[in-house]
Amino acid sequence: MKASLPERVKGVCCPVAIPLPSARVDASVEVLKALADPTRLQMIGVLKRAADPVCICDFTAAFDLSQPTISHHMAKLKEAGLVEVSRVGIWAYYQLARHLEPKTRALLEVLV
Amino acid sequence: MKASLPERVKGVCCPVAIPLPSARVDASVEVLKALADPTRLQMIGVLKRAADPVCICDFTAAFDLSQPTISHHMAKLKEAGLVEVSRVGIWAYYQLARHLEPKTRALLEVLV
DNA sequence: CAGACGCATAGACAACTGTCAATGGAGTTG
DNA sequence: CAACTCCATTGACAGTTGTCTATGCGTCTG
Repeated sequence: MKASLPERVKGVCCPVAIPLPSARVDASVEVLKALADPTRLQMIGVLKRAADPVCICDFTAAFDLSQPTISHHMAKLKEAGLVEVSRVGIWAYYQLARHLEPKTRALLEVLV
Repeated sequence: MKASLPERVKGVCCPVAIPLPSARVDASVEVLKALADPTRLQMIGVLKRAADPVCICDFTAAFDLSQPTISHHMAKLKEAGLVEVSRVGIWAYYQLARHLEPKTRALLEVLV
């Protein structure tokens, strides 16, 4: 059951545990926070599967939420660098960012 | 620059966009929320690299945070099913959960 | 130009989150 | 048994987040 637990003598607590570089962690956390919402994760899933950019009005129709809320969620994804927007007339079309870091792309590959 | 945008006639907005199964999304979101914090992501990084279970007091020493806060973060990770605890005397040793879903394991592989 | 339409922004509010100090509980040691 | 150690839980509080309604801005059309 239990793997080999390190020896530890009372009062000798605690040896060190080295954290990771905080810059990388902060960057990852920003992406994770953007994805850690059902609506936004769904949005990313749709965009990942879509062959062409998707009009944001399609999301407004699909997710039982108000139009400003949908806009707010998409803005979060854009702010995190996950999606890009292209305007055509009065419409706004969103797609996955094309310059995604390989690690971020791998993340989406696993998630959605 | 712009990929081929779908034809759209005014007033015909909006065609459908099919979301993913919500059960899977909710499960993913739970894990993502657990990871979307610098301290917790660092913890996972340490545990992933550790050969043996790590005493939680080591985290208390490493992350300039109070002991209850460290305990709280670890509890979140445990609640999300990402880590397991084994008690030895008065000490609590944490390790990555050994029954992690392949997708979750792949997620950690990319992240930390 | 005037109205309609699509989208974003602003403001408000409840719910959730990260943090700490204080306390409690289980195990160890003298 | 009594004191001590390590860890978890509780309660409190500020900051963040998700949601809505209301408003504003740019574009198209009659």
